Amino acid sequence: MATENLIPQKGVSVPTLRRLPLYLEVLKRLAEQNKPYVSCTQIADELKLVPIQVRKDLEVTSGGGKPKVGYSVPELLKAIEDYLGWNNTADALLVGAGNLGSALLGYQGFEMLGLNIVAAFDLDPRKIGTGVGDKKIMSLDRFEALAKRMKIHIGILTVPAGAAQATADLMLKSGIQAIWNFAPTRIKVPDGIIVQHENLASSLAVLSKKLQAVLRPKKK
Amino acid sequence: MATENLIPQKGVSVPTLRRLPLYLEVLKRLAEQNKPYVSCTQIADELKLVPIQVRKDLEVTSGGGKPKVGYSVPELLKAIEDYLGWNNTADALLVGAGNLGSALLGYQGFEMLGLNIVAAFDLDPRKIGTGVGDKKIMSLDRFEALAKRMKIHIGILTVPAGAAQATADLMLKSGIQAIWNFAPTRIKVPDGIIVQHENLASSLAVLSKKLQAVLRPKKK
DNA sequence: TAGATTGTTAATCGATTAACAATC
DNA sequence: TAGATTGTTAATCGATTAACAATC
Repeated sequence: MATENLIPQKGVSVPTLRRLPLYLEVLKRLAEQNKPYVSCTQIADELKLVPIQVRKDLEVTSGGGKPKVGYSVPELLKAIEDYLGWNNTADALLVGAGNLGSALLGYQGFEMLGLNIVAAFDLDPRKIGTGVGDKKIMSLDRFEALAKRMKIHIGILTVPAGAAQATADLMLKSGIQAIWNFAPTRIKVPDGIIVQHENLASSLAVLSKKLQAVLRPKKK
Repeated sequence: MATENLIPQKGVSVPTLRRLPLYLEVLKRLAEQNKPYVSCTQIADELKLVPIQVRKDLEVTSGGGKPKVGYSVPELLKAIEDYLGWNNTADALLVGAGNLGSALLGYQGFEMLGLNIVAAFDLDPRKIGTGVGDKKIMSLDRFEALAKRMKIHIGILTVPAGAAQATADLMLKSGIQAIWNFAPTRIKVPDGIIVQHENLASSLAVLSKKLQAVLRPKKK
């Protein structure tokens, strides 16, 4: 079939979903300053968006604002977090404890995003037993057992391109249902499994092209 | 103004731009196998897209296919690379030699994407003088002079959130015109400067929401 | 009250998909 | 030649933007 995945995902668009965390970031800053209310215009200005778009996006989380006053900062914050499920922590396992894997393993910010990386796995015997902070690096042999025992659904893939497909297959065999793929290649998974590709090449294509437009005198 | 950036960028849509590298990946594999031609249907199947979309995307690079036969693999490959400017290497400087910065610094794949990270910069004296492969880590003091002397236009930002804005400002002062931002926060730049935000929270929002739909019985 | 801001319905814009003629 | 595949114009779909009534 044609679609990238067949999950229902009804209603909310991906662009909207991707903007919600940006709103959260703004809201958290306002909450720290104890601002009780915020208007969609303020949020829009902060993020270089248009007010109506913010209002439309916030509609889906149904935080509910008050005309004239705006949205209650703490209420809206909670509504978005609830909507994204970031109040309930989800466990994840990471495979590939190279620099990138270690960066993710050590990143404190995931806590606020409802993600808890339980442990990392690698093939390199020199890495096994070490760790980043309180997160341990274990032998890949132990992945399947731990994933099954802890009923973990999220796998983070930070292996070289060549090992990506085999690692993904292992993850699926172990009950993983969503793979966050940082390997610089695409992986193939059966229908119903979620893959979020983090593709540097795609981002660089956008950046390269925009830069071209600036550096080179535009033709015509 | 309302738009994210004011660069002309006429014609080609961002979604199309983001797909072009995926086509390149497929084409490179076919080139290795010495396949002379490929149809848009083959490419689409490989990437779980629809043929007409591939055809539309390829139109913009005007590689030009032959009815019945398909597209010449080497010609199309070159056309896309030319279009993205990936045949001419662009130099970049990276700031923030932590795990993430080191991962990018050591990533061999950028060569194929027309990106050459010349050097990295950091504040930590213990890192200065070390490096990853042949890429050196230098003191941040030297950033401005080197960027100006080498006329480098691309800056890669891999510092902690707290240092992001100040580092971006330094980059702009040094003549950088495009910032690839991996710091987990947004940065503010004047109009005309390109920022490509790599936002993990946005990606995780999409993944979280999709996973919710699978794990929890969908209501109604 | 007056005015700012939300909520909601309608209009626009742009990307995707469909249809089909052209062609190797 | 016949048939597969491109190229191109038109239709559809969905996201963004506009308009305006409701309301604190």
